[in-house]
Amino acid sequence: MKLKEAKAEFIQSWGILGSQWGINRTMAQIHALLLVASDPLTAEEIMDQLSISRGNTNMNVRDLMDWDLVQKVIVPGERKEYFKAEKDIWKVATLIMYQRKKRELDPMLKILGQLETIEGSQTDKDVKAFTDTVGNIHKFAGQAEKALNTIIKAEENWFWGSFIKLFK
Amino acid sequence: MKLKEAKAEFIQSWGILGSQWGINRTMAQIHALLLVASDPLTAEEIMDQLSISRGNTNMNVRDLMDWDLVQKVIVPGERKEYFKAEKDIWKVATLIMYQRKKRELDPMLKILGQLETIEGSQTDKDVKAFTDTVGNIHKFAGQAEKALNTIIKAEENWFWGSFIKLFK
DNA sequence: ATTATCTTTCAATATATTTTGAAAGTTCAA
DNA sequence: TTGAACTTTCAAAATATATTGAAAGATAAT
Repeated sequence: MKLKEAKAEFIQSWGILGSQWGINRTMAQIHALLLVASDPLTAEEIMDQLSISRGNTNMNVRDLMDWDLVQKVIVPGERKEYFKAEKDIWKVATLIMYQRKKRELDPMLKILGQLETIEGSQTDKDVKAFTDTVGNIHKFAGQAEKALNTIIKAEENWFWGSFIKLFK
Repeated sequence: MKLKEAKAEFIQSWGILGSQWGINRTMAQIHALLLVASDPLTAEEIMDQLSISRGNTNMNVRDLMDWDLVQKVIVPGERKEYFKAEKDIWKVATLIMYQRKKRELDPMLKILGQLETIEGSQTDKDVKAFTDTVGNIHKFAGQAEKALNTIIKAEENWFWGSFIKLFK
């Protein structure tokens, strides 16, 4: 397989994976393109390589920057902006976990907490079924939250830090 | 807050969460409804409670059964089918991990393996950038795969088994 | 074998999401 | 300032996804 085909296939696969995870396909493809690029790319180059419009490129690059997965690179003496992706894959995973935790898990935890305080007697089997399930999910989500916090700041922690180096 | 409102809010939130994870909103809502139901429900009841059509109900319940998150319940002497959700939340998490691993991570791993064998010299910086990134992702995904396998069959394993009981 | 009850299918429709591209906005060199 | 080079916005169009509901398919009691 040639580099060009391999890149195309990687971009394609990364795009599909993204869409299965609630991330727009183009955003994932731009991310893939930048991940395997040897140098930062311009908006123009991204447009050409993926055959997408200027507007689409701009929006999705902005989203990637919101997630801290992509940064602007300013080349002195050049007018246009370049973009490069964070390539440390552990860092990438950590950034994604952090963003999703913040946007999804944390709000869910808040709601679950509120739902546990419903009116009604625990001897009512409908009330009991509800509070049992919600209570269990809340507990589980709370533990997931703690685990994620630990992983996200693992690098700062001596124990996990050295543990994780084994995997990198 | 009354039970009815609380249920509605839970169903709503679970639906949103699902859609952020590439799961169709209705499927997640049916799951939520069954999770907090004290008894198994019929297709009729699901339709009514969520105001969705018969066909939609049938399709999404089937998908939930494909994931093993929901089972048919046959009540002796009754013509119609009832449905109930798996309520052990650890089991639910495990089932979801298993299904997503099978459908997403495993195929991705296979592709990453193929992409590492591209033609061209490692002294070409474009080739190097590609193989470096793909190689790192492959390694990372391989470890994720192993970790998930361990978690998924944790109950069967004495060490993790007792470790996990602490959290349940 | 007939019929009433319940389940499944799927083409048509509705809804939601993504993409485009031209226009407006910005920035910087001259 | 002006205007060329570049970036951003956003309404309209295109595409993708989900939903409906009527018809066909099962199933079981009579």
